[in-house]
Amino acid sequence: MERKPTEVRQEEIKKALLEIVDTEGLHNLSTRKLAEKVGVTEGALFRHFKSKREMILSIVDGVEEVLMKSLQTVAMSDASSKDRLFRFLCVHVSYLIENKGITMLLFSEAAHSNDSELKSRMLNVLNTQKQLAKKIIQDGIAGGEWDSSLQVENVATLYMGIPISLNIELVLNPLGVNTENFCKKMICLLERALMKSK
Amino acid sequence: MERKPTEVRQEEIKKALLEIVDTEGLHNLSTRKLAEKVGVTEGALFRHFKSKREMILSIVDGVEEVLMKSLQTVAMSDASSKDRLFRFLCVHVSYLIENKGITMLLFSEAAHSNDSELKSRMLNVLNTQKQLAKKIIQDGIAGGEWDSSLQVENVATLYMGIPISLNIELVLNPLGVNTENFCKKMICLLERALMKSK
DNA sequence: TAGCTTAGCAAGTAATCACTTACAAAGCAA
DNA sequence: TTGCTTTGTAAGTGATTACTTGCTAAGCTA
Repeated sequence: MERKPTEVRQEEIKKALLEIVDTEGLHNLSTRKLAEKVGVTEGALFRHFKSKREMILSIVDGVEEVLMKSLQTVAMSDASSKDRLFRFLCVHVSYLIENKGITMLLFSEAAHSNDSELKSRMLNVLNTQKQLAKKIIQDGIAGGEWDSSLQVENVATLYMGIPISLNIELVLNPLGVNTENFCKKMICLLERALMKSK
Repeated sequence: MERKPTEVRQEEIKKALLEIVDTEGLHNLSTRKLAEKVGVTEGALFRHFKSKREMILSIVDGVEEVLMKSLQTVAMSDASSKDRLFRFLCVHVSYLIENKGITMLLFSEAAHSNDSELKSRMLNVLNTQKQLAKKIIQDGIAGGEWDSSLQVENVATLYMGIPISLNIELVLNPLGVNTENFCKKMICLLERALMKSK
């Protein structure tokens, strides 16, 4: 019976929760499994969070504070659009790899949560990602780096599929997807689509 | 108390199941809700399928028979690669729109099902989609339509994100995504990435 | 060391899950 | 009309869910 301060346990619980969502899916996330993974009883979980919902909301807090702030910083930096887009994707992808359950949690809660607060926060995260990508693309077109006949919206839509392509890739080919290579390959293709014709 | 032949009820059940998965998510799919949606009691469901699992397997049968056969036909046709890729995406996307729960069902069961038969069939569907896309791309490169420096695998990976981009799009912007426009826009971008440089 | 707060456990709770049982009646074939 | 199969219902089943309760003891502060 090991005692730890609540801040430490909260982090352990959030980490274990994401691991379960990643390896077994949201529909297999139960407080029983979670307690087992953390190494405490179910009762102990509720000493640190008042409900399962609060655990998930606390994870969303982290996404907003860490991922979204980083993406914002990259999108607003003064590097070239090409560089910004590459770094944007790298930050995005490496966060999703470090926090593997996030993609499924984000996507399935954004689409299907009964909880309207949770749902709208998830939607906001997805929407903000897309808006930031649009900003970079718009800048690149306005600055003459990319083709002016492109529709920003469509490029951003294509971009939004990439992090999930990675997820499909990890499912189809679990042995290994090299993060950096993945980003380089995808950016290389995106860049081809973006560059000026002729 | 309306009586219908089992074949009719089976179709009603599968349709209702996909509607629930689409609107409320897999984690909100219960036999109670399903029975309510079909308009019968829970017991009646089990007259037509021996388990919830069998209902889902029966849906997978349909995906294999309808979607995968259509995709195969398009991929193997003798049109130009450009045309085949466009028609491939259109068939793919319109099937997912007609059967809206399929994407989430496919994706989340492929990634996280406890049921190894179900899981491997879902993975096979995703993998076959990717292989067929690769065939079209490979043909286009070999036939001189597209740039020979492209890596087929990477283009197929990017392609696989498109149907899910559509799903994100439907979540972010539920009011309407025009199927045909969506396909045209995405193919237009893909085509830019694929065409020969200079 | 005394006392208080905190973090843990064991054993519950009601609600919900997929699924079953016993029985009724619809509808067709003889 | 008789009798059998099929499709339905109502009311269960045990298992599992998120969460609570009552109690214990660890560990800091005075």
